[in-house]
Amino acid sequence: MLEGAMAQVIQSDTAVEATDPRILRSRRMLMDALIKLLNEKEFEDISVQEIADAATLNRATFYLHYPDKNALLQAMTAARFRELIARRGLSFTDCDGALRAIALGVCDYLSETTGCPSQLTKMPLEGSIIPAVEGMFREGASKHEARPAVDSEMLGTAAAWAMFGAARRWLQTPGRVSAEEMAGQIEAMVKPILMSGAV
Amino acid sequence: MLEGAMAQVIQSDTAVEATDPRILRSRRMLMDALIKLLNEKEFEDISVQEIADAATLNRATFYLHYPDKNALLQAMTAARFRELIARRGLSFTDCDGALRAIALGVCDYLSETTGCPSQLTKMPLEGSIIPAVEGMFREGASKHEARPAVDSEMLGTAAAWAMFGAARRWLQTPGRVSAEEMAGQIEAMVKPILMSGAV
DNA sequence: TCAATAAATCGACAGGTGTCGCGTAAGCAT
DNA sequence: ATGCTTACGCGACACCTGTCGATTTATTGA
Repeated sequence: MLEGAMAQVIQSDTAVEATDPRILRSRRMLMDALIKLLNEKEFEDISVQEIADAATLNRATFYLHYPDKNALLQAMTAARFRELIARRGLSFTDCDGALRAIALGVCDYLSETTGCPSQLTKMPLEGSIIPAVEGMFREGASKHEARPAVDSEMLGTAAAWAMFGAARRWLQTPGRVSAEEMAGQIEAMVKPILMSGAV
Repeated sequence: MLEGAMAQVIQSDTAVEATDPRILRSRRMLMDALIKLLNEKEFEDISVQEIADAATLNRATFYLHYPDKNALLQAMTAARFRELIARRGLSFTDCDGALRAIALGVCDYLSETTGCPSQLTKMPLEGSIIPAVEGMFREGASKHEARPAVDSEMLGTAAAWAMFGAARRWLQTPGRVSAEEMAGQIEAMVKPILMSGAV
């Protein structure tokens, strides 16, 4: 119970928002180091020692911030995805536009981060993107003062997983269509889920 | 390219179906050993050495069958899930019944395997259950001689992810409803996805 | 039955992982 | 400026991982 809570605090990092400049600097350097290494080799082939070296930090310092390299990747992914979405404005005033924009964001982010080298979108990503998308749906649902037949949280979860799964498959398809077109298809598939909450 | 194909062969195991009694015996013992250990501790806290010891096999023998412990868990999960579904008949004659049955299967399987001890449904499971569910949707779609507006494969993927994500969330909910009721909710959420393929 | 084939065992290896205690130095508050 | 707090560096630890070559044991087909 307690351990779980602690791990959560460490992983989410934004719990106390961390103001100490040394902490901010270390985490920034670790993320930059990982980004640099990801351009050279696969994530699985990167050791914590390499990340620490590239960040000019001690390996022990790494573990002071993240329990393992997956946690670093996850934190990085979540931050970059949120930033990408935020940069695009994404007003929740009209729902249809927002849904399509989120879908496009997921597609763009996946193709951006897994660009040419790594062929398969790995699991750690799911732990960071899906919760972020769920959060957006939650925010969107709150504007609706919904009367959920099922449970708006559950709808958001199902929609987020469907969206991510579809985007993931799209990315792995050889002769894939454009991200914009895929976003349209995803919108068509996912919208009915969110609608099914209406009594 | 070649390495990937090899790994696939090793992981899927059912490629040549493996008739050698020594192989069957070893894999059975490894799976039984893992099941036994999972009742005592978390998957992450189990080492390959422990699995091999519990199976009264040499550690090197383990690597003769699976590239790592995740592969073993995945193979085990996929086999047990397929078996659970198969045991329930699950005729694809009427679509609505099948969809609900699959949803119930996922819920039951998750609650069965992650019973009391481990609190969170871990990622390796996704790699085994989701593809299995996708396969069922693929089979179901083939009976429909569909004229897909989007792409029936993509619809199946989105539906499988939505279903798994919802079931996963349900499992983690403290005061959760019955598996049967949840299966009904999942059916309601997912059906529109599969329908959205119609022109 | 016997030889060919292939699985299982054994010991050992070069790495990687996560954690510790202890000392140094950077940041912060009074 | 001064002392308290805390991040960081350092070295070392026990353990786990994935792989190898050499040997023994079981299975299968002729």
